[in-house]
Amino acid sequence: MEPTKRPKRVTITDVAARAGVSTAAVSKVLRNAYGVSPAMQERVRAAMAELDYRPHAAARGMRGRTYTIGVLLDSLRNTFFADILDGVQQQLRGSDYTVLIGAAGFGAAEQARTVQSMVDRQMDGLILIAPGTSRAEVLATAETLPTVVIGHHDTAAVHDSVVDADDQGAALVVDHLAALGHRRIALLAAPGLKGSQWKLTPEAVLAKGYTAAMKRHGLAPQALAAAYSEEGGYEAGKRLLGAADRPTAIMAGADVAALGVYRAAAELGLDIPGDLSLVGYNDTAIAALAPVQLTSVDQAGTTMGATAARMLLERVEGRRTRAMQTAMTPRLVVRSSTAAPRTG
Amino acid sequence: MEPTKRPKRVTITDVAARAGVSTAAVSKVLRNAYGVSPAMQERVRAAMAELDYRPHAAARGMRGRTYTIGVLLDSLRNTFFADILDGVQQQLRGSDYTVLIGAAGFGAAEQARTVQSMVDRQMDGLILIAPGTSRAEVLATAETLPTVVIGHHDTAAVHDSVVDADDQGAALVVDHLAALGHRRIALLAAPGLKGSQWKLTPEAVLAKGYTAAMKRHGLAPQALAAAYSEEGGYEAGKRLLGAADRPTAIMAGADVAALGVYRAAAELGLDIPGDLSLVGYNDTAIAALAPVQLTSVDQAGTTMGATAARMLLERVEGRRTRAMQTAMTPRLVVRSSTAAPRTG
DNA sequence: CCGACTTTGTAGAACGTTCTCCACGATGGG
DNA sequence: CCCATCGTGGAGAACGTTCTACAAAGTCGG
Repeated sequence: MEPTKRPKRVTITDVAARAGVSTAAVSKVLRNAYGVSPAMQERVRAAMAELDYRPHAAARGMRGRTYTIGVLLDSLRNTFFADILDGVQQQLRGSDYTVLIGAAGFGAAEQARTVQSMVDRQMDGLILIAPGTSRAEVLATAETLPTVVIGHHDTAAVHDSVVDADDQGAALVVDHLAALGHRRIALLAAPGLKGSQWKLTPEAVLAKGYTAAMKRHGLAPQALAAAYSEEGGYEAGKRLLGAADRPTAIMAGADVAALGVYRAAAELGLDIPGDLSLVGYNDTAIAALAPVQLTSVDQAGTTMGATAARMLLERVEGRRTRAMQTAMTPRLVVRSSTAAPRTG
Repeated sequence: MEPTKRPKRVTITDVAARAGVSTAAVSKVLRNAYGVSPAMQERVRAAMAELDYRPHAAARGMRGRTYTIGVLLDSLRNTFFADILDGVQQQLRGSDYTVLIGAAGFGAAEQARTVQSMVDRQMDGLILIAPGTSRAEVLATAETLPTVVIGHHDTAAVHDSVVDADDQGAALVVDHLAALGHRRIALLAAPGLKGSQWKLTPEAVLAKGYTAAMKRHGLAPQALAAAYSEEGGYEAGKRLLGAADRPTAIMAGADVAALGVYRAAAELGLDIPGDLSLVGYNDTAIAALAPVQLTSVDQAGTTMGATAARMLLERVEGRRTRAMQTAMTPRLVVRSSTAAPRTG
């Protein structure tokens, strides 16, 4: 049935024979474990080079490490994840670890399935970017292997966390818009995950910060749920901007949603930033594009990714056992999608 | 050293004991192989459900399949890949296969390393999206496991291919621009991969189609190399638009590069489409965004991905042994970045 | 020069599957 | 009835590593 006549792999046994040592010795060299003389080291390494030996990851997975890090994300379309990934890769460059990405979509079930399959493949550690699976499932996973959660502010003794101070980010935006003279500032944030038990999702923290900042300015908060996609932003934008008392400024929890609002505004003949100021979040590459020029909040995605990878390695290699949290400080990037409202 | 006290996994042996059969029998049920009575099927399935058994992928990899498909791509930033991935996932939904993505960056060495690590992990099949590794390396990989190459038009007996008819795509663009009255139409395409032995990269085919179409219209072709990134497009755009005899229309081989040209034009005070018509390629989601509205060429990425996945599965499951090529027909999507040149 | 300890290397049992035989009983043609 | 055939199930050897013992040889203090 299987048509491929695979040429036999070079195994640790071949290397051992070539170097005239035992397989155990080769294994030690491979893992640079204790108990090998420099002389033997060299002989074995030479043999490996000559035979072009490559360790068989699946076989390794049966006993020890697979030297694989799994990253879970929902969709490749959110380019913020590319920033995070860059950081992860950068941190892992030069190490023996390979990063494999699972793009699981937005469904909780699909995400759980993907995480499970990473566990089944004996990955050494996981980075979960704003996972949509239930908190209980994540905790169970983290119990079995080192895990870093990016995004959710809920902490746990069993996994590490890397977050952005989203409440500060929201405050930066509200302050900026209020300073420009806006009074009716609306927020578009992702709907909560039903029954997922996460209390402090990025969007929840963002909303909290937004509400607090609005109150501080003596303004009435107006929040609306919107999926973090172009379509989600469009629909929410249509609703907000079609109403009688429409806001003069809208802040979205993701750049891509902000661009959906842009489309809604364009359809209604509203000029940006003349009739409507628009702010995104994440400062993805799209926000900086020449025709876009969207004011946004920089979350330092690359740094987040690098930090997550560093923390994960500490755990994988057993250099740390206590859980740890890291928070990034956001930064406002003002571009030409925000201005003073027309009716000062 | 390793602090985690992992709760022991449920293995095939546990299931066998529970069902009162041999491990061999359980294995057969698992792979729904020949030689099991419906009665035993059911008993075993019940036992698996009761124990919440999950097959250990690493162990499977030692003998048979891992039920894992690897996808190689260079960067998550190119959202065209998200389209392809959607197609792949969609096709594989419901099957037992998991998709894992390797984002290897643009370096040939890094890409080769990533492909190797996929092979080492005993993946069942690979989808390589416009690989930057040498043709020889890809052929060697394809010799060991089923492989589908997306993008490059070079065919081989050893791997399948899915391509877009890029020459037709180029012709569509040139025809469109020529019909609008443009005479000086420049092409920005990725530089060739040095020493990679690929003769028919997407950009090469695109360039060929462009040149042929220009000649057909009696126009002088003008092609310039540009990396498929915002920065690459910007630099090439600066060069082209700063010259005395600047083109009135520019076609880029990727949307993201077109947006770099956009920035260059904006800096030079050129209006789009008034002073310059701009066309991208791939029709990524970015091109359709309200503030962008870039004319582009739709390559049906989702269909490409689905096709690639389907072809790969045929190979993995041994239903086909002969190599196969599939070509998609491109479609022009006209938006507001193209118009007649000012000086008719 | 003796025991204790360290260093270096090896033997061989796991790990959780798959898969190739092989055994057994039932069937059926001659 | 006997012998081939078929359908169902099991024993047990791989697969390529890691890792726990342990052996052998060397070192050192008394």
